Amino acid sequence: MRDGPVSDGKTPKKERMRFVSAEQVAQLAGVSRSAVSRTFTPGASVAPATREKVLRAAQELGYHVNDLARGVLANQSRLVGIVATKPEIGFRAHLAAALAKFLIQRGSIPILINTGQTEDELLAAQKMLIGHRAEAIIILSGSPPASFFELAQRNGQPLVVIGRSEPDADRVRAGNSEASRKAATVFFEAGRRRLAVAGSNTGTPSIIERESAFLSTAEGLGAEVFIGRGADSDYESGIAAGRALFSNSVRPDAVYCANDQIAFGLMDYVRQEVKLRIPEDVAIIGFDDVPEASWLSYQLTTFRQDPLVMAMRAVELMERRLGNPDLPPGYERVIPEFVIRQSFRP
Amino acid sequence: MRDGPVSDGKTPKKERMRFVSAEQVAQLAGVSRSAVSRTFTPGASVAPATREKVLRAAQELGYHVNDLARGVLANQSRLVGIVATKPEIGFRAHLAAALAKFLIQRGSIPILINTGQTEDELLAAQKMLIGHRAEAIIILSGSPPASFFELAQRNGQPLVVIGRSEPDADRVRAGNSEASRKAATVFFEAGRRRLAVAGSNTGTPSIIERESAFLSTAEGLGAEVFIGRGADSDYESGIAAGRALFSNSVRPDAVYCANDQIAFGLMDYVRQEVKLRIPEDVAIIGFDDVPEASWLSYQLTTFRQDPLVMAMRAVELMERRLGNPDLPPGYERVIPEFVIRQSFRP
DNA sequence: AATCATATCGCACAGCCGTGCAATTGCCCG
DNA sequence: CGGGCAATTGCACGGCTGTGCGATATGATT
Repeated sequence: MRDGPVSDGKTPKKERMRFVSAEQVAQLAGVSRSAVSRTFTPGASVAPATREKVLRAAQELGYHVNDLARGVLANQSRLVGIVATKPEIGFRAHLAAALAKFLIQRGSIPILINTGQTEDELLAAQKMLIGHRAEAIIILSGSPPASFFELAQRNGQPLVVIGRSEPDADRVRAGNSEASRKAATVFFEAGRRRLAVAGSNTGTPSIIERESAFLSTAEGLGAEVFIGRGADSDYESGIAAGRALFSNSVRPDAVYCANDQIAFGLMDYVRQEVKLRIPEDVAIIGFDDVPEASWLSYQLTTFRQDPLVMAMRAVELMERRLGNPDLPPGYERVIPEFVIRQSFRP
Repeated sequence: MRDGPVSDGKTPKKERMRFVSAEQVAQLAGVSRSAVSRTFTPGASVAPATREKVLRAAQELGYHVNDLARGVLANQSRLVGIVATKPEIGFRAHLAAALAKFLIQRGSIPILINTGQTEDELLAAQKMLIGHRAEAIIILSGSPPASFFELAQRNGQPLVVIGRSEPDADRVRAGNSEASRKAATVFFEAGRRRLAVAGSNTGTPSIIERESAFLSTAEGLGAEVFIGRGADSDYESGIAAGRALFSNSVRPDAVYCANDQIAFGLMDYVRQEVKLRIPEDVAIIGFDDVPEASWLSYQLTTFRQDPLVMAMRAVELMERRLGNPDLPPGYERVIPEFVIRQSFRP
């Protein structure tokens, strides 16, 4: 339909058949195709001489086993889906990268599903993952509908959820509540009495948990509490939260931010627009410890979530379930480390 | 070998056979497997009634076509590799995310190869991509050896390179030289005479190109030139470059940073350690325009590379080549937009 | 030297799918 | 009511691979 005349009839749709097959290697090596297959199957029985011939021929032709066909046979593909919205931002970016690295190390193929929050997009992504017989799915964010879990379950695809409390799936979570309680406590013990939390209106479960644990602890301690929220949980939301928290005459003297991105926005707003000093006038604590937190402009006291550790745990959970699909859901809790920098020193 | 006794002999390794096959759907619908296949093949001839029966059965069983087997048949897999080192950082993170999004939109499966710089890792990654019959490979960074290109060529895998001048492959590049010349020119025209570039000792081709174009232009204008380099091209390297550039008595009054990350490090160092004002004492221009560049703490004047545009171009080049493998290498040049903020106003 | 055990090899099948081809059905019109 | 045509359908093949099983070749042993 493009421009060329009708194809020559010899190779109607072999156009793209550039990959070498085991048959061709067998022919060149003068052995049967089985011998080729066995050469590339660990533990199979091949004579050293045959193996040598095959390897030589394979080398010459540039052969590599077709993992697709292998997957069809074994009904398994070594593909693992990483599902995330905005995988380029903040902690999620580090998590996704760490997952990709670990998955590759164990011989899996990480496929990055960058999807919006809409249900349709998520289900379309799932269709792809089922169609390609993905071995497992790791979800970094978003709130998949129940049908998502159901469909994965039905197709025997292990599901690992990071940062969300889905009771029917394997999950990895940070100790959000402990950390948030600690944040409120150290603020209070340092003499701060007007405690604020900067969160999000469309928060993930993690964000919500951090907000509420901080708030209840702060109230329990008898502090005055403030809430500022932005539309999302990024830098702009931090600015919005700052605007909400510091536009009244009575202002908080300590702000716990539900993640570092929010903290950066809030710090910038507070310093540049409200002209307050950090930590003298306002103390700040964040969450995640992304690299920017240690930048000289921020020097943010925060709770470290190590993306390497969380990714490792997620992959371990996945492997565990692949080994035994009938296990009860696993739960890995990673306790964040309190990292003290300039924005608040207890 | 693990722990269980010998398997029961009935289902030796069907353990994971949870996915539904077309055969089962055919059986339930009371038609032949061909009818099922045709139902899911656009443009095939199926009676509406049959189609309906098949769809109903498929829905009930939760069937989805096995794209692996389909790929084996067509010798094509819809998998596309995205190869990057440190895909979590800076502009690359945005590029990778944009690529993933566009690839999914066109029905491809983006696989994220997070690899180190070593040749072994790269070649191992390539093995995976060949083994899974990846349809194409997009390279974001790193300097693959010649054998990488050769092997991809040999297997008919289109290769798109972003930000590097590999003459034998399709490539997308920013107008590094134009932008860098412009940076030197606007500095000079604003009266700055001691012009510095902050780059990297292990720079990518883009970084190197920006450095040298700026330097030659600055020299040509008759300015005094300085060079500061860090080990990498990230925030810490910016600090290192700052240390190198501002430890002597004669200091630059304008610094062009090879990317935004370097600029952030340098700005922080200059302001916090050397106690200079930006832009009064030192003007700064960066490159990339990542979101952090517009943060209040930086307000960085920079050259915008739009990751969406570059990703789109890369995918277009890929599609073009898939349509016609024998085309000469394509070259898409994306001209960066000069974004003026506080760190320097011409 | 004959026999036995063992390691290898090739055949054929299974695991998915798309599709050409021939056979069947159904329909329309004369 | 019969014939011709088009639409549909099922069969069988092809595209890759791993692997059980019987058939060899090979070496060792008596």
